[in-house]
Amino acid sequence: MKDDSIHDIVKILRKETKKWNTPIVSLMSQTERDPFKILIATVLSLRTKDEITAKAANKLFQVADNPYDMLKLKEEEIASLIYPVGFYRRKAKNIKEICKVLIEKYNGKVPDEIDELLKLPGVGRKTANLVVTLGYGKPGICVDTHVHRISNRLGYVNTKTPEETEFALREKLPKDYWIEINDLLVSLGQHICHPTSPKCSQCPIEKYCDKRDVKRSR
DNA sequence: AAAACGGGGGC
DNA sequence: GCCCCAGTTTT
Repeated sequence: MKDDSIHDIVKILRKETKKWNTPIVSLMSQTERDPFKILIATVLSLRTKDEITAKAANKLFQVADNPYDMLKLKEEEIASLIYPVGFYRRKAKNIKEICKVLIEKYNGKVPDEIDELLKLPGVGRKTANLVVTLGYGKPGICVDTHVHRISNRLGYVNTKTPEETEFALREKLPKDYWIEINDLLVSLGQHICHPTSPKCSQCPIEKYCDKRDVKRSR
């Protein structure tokens, strides 16, 4: 694709994604911007589907919606509350540890710096960027496998890892689109542009796409 | 029955 | 860089 096609692509996807189910990230951004909830919900969401994540997060937040209350829960209690999400055992452990660190090191608050967030267990670049952008409204680009795969498939970037994609997009992508690009491409990725056998004939931006295969999608 | 799945960490 | 993780939905 040509670099300046990005404006058309965003415009088209803004319209198209409204027809589809809203991913958890935009759900959270619409309803509330509590950085703690966004952090925990994002940890829960890793490699699990939206609806399952949303249910689990709501159940957990009903019992505890701040690090102090959440730390009082036993690991097994958290695990059973969040159950159907993938890796629930490990996530329950990480969540307790995150709460502990937030209280001890950050006075019960969620840090607003990527580098600080990355020190928390179970938090990588995707999660850190999501907290910073949605929770604090700071500039950042949240790159998951969808953003990585589709950016490469379009021919907008040429990168091997999600981290490289993040930095490449920081160079090229107009800043106005930084925060929403994740939501747009994730929606497209879930409904049309699957990792294998994408539905190109139904794709609203097919004419812009180079259809290059990503080097590594995970 | 296999593969795929909205990352991150350990090696 | 490679491999594992955990359980549900697709193919």
